[in-house]
Amino acid sequence: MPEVETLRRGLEASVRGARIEAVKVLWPPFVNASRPLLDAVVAGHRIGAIRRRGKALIFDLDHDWHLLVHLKMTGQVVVRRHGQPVVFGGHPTANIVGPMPNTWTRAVFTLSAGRMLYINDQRKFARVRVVTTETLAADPFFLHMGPEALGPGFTLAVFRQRLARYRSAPIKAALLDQATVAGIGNIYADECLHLARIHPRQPTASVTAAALRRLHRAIRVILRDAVAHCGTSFPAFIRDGRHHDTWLDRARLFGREGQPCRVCGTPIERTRVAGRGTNFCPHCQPVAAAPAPGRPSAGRRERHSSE
DNA sequence: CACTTGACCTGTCCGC
DNA sequence: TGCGGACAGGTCAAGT
Repeated sequence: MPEVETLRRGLEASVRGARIEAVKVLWPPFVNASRPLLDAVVAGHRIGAIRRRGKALIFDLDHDWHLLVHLKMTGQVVVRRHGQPVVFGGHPTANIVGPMPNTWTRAVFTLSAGRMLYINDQRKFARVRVVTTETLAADPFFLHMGPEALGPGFTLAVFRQRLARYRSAPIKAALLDQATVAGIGNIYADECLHLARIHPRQPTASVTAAALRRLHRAIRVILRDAVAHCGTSFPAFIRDGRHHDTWLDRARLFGREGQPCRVCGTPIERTRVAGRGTNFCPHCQPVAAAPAPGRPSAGRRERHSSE
């Protein structure tokens, strides 16, 4: 989410108000609309606000249509003015400084004032959806989405209530579920759990009230900080032709397997939780203590390991 | 229902 | 140098 928010801000500054003169889709499955519909929706229309919901971007147009853009893992948006980079956002392995369109360009928008907007994506996971104001609100992608992690709706009470449907699933899985709270991805789930001193594999229902309070706070702190530092974009975003700050050096866990925990010095370990690569500090994030004797267990069944 | 796994894709890296 | 396998920041469908 912080990467998407960074990109959103750059786009607000560089393409808001631009008129779309033409659009070319280089890989049809990228867009959910036929060519005539897409042309009718965008050609000659101006880009209004660029908003974000969870990890998706919403380009408002000057009529009741919107472009919903989800970049998933490797998506990238590049804006150039007369060939000069204006905004880069996205994945490092794709060449973002070479000629465009390139092998990974899925769509090209020709904008007014000599601006070009390219959406590139190596893995073909990214998608654009053409929606009306009505269908946007009802879009399945947003339908069950939880509150914005940094929005006013994400209170401790709401967090608790959203987590209530989970019992034995690892807390990390619950965090990654956008229905719990919108905007937490794999990197930030790990970071939040570290700050809150919770083991990623701890069964959700067994997280104590105090730990949950720490986690709620950690989510706000980590994401706010990551947004302030333009996210964990790997080689760094470029905006207005200059490299951005990046949150990468501030990460406690990401990319730091085997390196000392910034809090206690214990080497960071890597494992797999909820099917995702997971970094954690075995000292700061101990496996949850066994329930006090006599108290009924919350049904945790954890396979033992050396972690 | 809660939870896990596989699929979607391409590129990179690591071990043999 | 080549090759197979694991893995990569997300989400959804289908499975147990």
